Amino acid sequence: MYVTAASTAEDVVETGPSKRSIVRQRTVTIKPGKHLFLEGDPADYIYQVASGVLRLTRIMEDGRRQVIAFGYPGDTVGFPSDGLYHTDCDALVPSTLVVHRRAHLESAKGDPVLHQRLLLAALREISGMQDHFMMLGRKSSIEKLASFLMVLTARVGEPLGEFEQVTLPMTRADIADFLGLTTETVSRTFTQLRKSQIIAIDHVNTVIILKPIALRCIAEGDDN
Amino acid sequence: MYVTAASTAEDVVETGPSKRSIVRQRTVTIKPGKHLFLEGDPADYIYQVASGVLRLTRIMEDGRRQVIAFGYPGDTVGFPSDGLYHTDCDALVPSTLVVHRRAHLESAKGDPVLHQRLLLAALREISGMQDHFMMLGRKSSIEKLASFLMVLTARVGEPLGEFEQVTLPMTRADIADFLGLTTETVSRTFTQLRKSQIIAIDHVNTVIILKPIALRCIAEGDDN
DNA sequence: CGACGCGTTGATATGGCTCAAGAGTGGTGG
DNA sequence: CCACCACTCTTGAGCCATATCAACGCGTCG
Repeated sequence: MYVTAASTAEDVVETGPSKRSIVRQRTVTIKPGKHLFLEGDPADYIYQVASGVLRLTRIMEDGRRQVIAFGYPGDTVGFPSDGLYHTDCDALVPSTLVVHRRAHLESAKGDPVLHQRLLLAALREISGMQDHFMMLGRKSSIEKLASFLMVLTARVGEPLGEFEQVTLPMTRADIADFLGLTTETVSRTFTQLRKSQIIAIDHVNTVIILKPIALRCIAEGDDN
Repeated sequence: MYVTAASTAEDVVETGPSKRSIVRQRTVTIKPGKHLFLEGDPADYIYQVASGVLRLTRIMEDGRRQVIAFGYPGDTVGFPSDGLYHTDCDALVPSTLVVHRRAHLESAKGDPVLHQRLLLAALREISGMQDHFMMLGRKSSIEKLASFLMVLTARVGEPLGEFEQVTLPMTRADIADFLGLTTETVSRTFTQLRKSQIIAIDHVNTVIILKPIALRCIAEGDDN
């Protein structure tokens, strides 16, 4: 068993080296609600999301929570600092992850191509986090939610007739904690976008983008 | 001339390879108010702050501004993504910087020790930004300011008798844009901390920490 | 069938914003 | 050296966006 979080290690399933390529890739699967790692765990592994969605969170002693990021396929999670993880990480839906040893990031001794990829992922991470700062610090609730939907649609949107549709695997509370709002405000803001005919909502967790241009305008704060 | 921002290149002074060590280090100096680089500039160089203080900002079309970070000695700025800078960077006080080619970060071909240092700086950056998320998203104004003063004091505080003192090279507006507040709220919050005898303020930009424990409690949200 | 978790909506409260005025503070030129 | 100006900081009054508190509907699961 190679996974770090002792309390949850039994829930993470080693699926062994892939047989499909010459380079052996170790992967794990993780079920919803189970933790991949916790803040403070020694960070011996870095994970690349192959399928599913992860949730990276930080929690204050009094229970206030900040969702740092959602990890979608292609994303890399678990960048260490001082050899420790600095967030909790769990799965929103069943997920599969490619596992890399931390050593592969921190020295180029191993596979230089892999090293390079992990490094670029870290730099992309920094850039993405800078966007998020602007969102948390300076945007209104509707701008925040519009930005969130724009990013998610660009990333994992699917065409649906003439529109685009995006499935939200996270709860309203997750979105709230990601955007620095409350669940009530997120819910009201969804309603507001729905009543403006900018989005439609199907079964609570499926959003159809009816007016992508209007949504982008709101996200970027054009006029009000 | 090796600096990226065309419009400001003439203000950045090449001070040549250091003569003090066998490893030649190129350094530049930059004066207050002058830009080291702007968002969107091609990012050919990464800078390590040797002295002074830098300010990294992002600006929305309508003028809303977010200060992403302040760059103190030891910090590294200018991590590229897609080969471009994603923030503006200027100096708050006269600063000197050690210049590294981006290639030294993105391949290990050059100096592996340097490469390793830059990589660790990037990972530390990610960790620090995660702290900042919690601050922006979930903390009250007084918690934000207390956290800010704690971090700054730990980083660049100087003993003053039995207390610690920290000099703020940035304006109230900079602090506000860093914390996601307005200058008025920052000012009022300083006053509140001063009236509680937790800090004292000397000449506007010098803060003396009278009760570090009380300040830490506020920063971490103990009780109210 | 009941209980629970999640989402929505309403009513009210409030923290921080906006607008406005004044008080430092530092720089410049006469 | 002083007067002036520009800029930053502080403080006050009122307002508004979002939080809080509360009720209820709906779907899921035991």
